[in-house]
Amino acid sequence: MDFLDKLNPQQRQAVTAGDGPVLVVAGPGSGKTRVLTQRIAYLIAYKGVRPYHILAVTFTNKAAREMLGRVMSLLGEEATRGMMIGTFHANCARILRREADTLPFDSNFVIYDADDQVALVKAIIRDLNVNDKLYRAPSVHAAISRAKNELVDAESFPVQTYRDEVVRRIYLEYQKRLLAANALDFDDLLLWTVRLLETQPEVREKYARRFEHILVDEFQDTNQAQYALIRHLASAYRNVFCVGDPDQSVYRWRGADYRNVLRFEQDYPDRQVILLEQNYRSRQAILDTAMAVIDRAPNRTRKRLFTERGPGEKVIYFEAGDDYAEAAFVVDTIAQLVASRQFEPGECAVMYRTNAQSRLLEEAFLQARLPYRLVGAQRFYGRREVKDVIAFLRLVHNPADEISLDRIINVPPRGVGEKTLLALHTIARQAGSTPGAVLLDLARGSDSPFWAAFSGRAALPLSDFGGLLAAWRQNASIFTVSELFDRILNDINYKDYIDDQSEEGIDRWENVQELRRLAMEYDTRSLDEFLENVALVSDQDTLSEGQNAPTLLTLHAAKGLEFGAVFIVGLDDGLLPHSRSFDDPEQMDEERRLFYVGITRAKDKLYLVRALQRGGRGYSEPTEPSRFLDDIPANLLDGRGRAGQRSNYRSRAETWAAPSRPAPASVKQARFRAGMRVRHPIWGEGIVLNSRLQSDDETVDVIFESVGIKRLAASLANLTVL
DNA sequence: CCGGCCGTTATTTTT
DNA sequence: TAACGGCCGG
Repeated sequence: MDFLDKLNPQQRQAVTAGDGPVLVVAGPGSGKTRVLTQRIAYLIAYKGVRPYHILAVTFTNKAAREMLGRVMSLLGEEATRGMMIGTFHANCARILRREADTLPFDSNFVIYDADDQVALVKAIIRDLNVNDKLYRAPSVHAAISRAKNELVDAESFPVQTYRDEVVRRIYLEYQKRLLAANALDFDDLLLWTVRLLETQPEVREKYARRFEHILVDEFQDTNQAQYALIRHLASAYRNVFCVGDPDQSVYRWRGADYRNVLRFEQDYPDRQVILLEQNYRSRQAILDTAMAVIDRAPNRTRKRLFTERGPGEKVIYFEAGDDYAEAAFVVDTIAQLVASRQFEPGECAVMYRTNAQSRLLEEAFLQARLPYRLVGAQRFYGRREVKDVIAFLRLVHNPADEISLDRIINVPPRGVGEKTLLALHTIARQAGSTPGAVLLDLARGSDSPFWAAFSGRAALPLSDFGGLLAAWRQNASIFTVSELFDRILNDINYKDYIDDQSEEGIDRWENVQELRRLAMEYDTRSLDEFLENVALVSDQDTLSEGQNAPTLLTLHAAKGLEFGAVFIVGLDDGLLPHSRSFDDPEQMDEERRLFYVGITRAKDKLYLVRALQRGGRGYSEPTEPSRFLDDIPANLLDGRGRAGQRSNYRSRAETWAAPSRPAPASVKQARFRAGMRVRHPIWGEGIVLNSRLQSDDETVDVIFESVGIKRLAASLANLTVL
């Protein structure tokens, strides 16, 4: 095996470390993934460890896939069979399904996603007659989730205020209803597994003995439940190999506790610590900028980031007139970088603090007729039509799932309104049953004892729907996932319901088709697997490989990735750092680390971009530059020092005078549109990339075969349309 | 029970 | 701005 030769001494030390606990502190770009994958390969190939005895935990499915792929390419597919590799949540779900007979739920439990969880809390707030103005579902849910992440169950939820008391009551009911619906939320996956390992020594023994080696990625982002899990699983062999970087800890709000690093050092006093400092990703100018930002963070050990990739170009700072201009700058600049062959489109990325910021960027790309890839942002799984169809499938799989039932019992409208639904719930509760079971029984029509319990004709639509559900359930065992999918959509006429021939409707139907394509991939597997993946593999993993286009993503989603050219946009105070973090120093530190993560994603070129004016809610307001920019010495930045400098994109006067939205067509008609072929007297033929009206003239970007992209004023350029 | 209209309100990051 | 809840007329 020769793969060890390519490692530097520290990496090699980590990969070949002997038994016992190991903590690898890996700076950005230091080859962390490489160390993890090669460590696995090393264990299998050199140490003769059977893959079955290895557990590797990551934070995203994408990371897991990638890691598995890399190990396979080192050793071949066969040699990795049996290894458990995946996210904490996926691994826990696997264990819980296997051990379900000793637990208070069935092995076919469903997993509630974030929306489902909040919907359940909302239903409980309503049912318990709690004031929903004072107790907002998302905030109550956050409190419950926080408790779960700290392994605090409802019974032991600490009560110091009246509010705590109310939250505790909701928490208790929440858990009760999850169990009644045979459902677990994300936090439960961890919590139940920890509890299982704690209370059942023989189960703990079984897994602890199985996992001779445990490897953990992104260790700085583990929460208490995850840490407890690792400790239990490692209790037999103590071979825990954790890789992380405290400077990149950005999930505190989700319960991540960087103190797990300290706990680790206490719990495993004999641990080895290995530092990976050499950066193989970025140019020195980028690393210097990163260090300038992160060194201002308190309570950290300074690390020196160094590279042998040379100094590189200075980081470019750009202030756009407003957020539209910001987006246009990004798109134009990427077009230039591509046209001048400095980067492939796929090597470019745009990063922002909040998902909402992606919108203007998307519009700018669309206007320029340039493709892009968008990560997350509710793009797909959050769509109503997608959630609807999934809810149908989930209900077929598990009729006890009340949230799914509530969601689709009247989709499309079949005469089951709030009152009938309420009656169904009440009747089910009185009978000690679930609404789903009652519904199925009602399929028998007036033979059902429940039939008479409903007033008037209310039982009729319920009975019909119960009949459908019963039929689907019978089919479920013999149909493939996509067959079931088609059958359901056909039975309820779903296409007619969502596709009203409008642009929106067609779009919605396309999303359903896309979901069907995904479902088809599970035709050789089971509905269980499809639903589990839908719950756990959501948006962040939808980054399609292969398509050579710039990537748009949040700074959080960017962690672990790298790009040739990176644009960090929205560097305004209040956005980054986000205003919600202003009053909490620890959160402010996290914002800073987030910025640091973004900077260190860049290999060769980094743009820091902000807008002097930004449309928050309807109206555009002046902004202040991010305070983090103050920490970057001026000599590291190219282009305008901060205050008062204007972009050359729009003059200051226009910024104030012109409306910040794209000029309405009525003011003056644009002559050129993206995609048009045009001829210039000197440069010859070209294609219009985009065009906009600006200060009484039309500005046109054209890509010429001869000279690449040029920006032209239409009044001067003498372009002819071909 | 349904659909449309209006006022209100909330705005981070995600397995 | 847009998403949602509440209210009213069919």
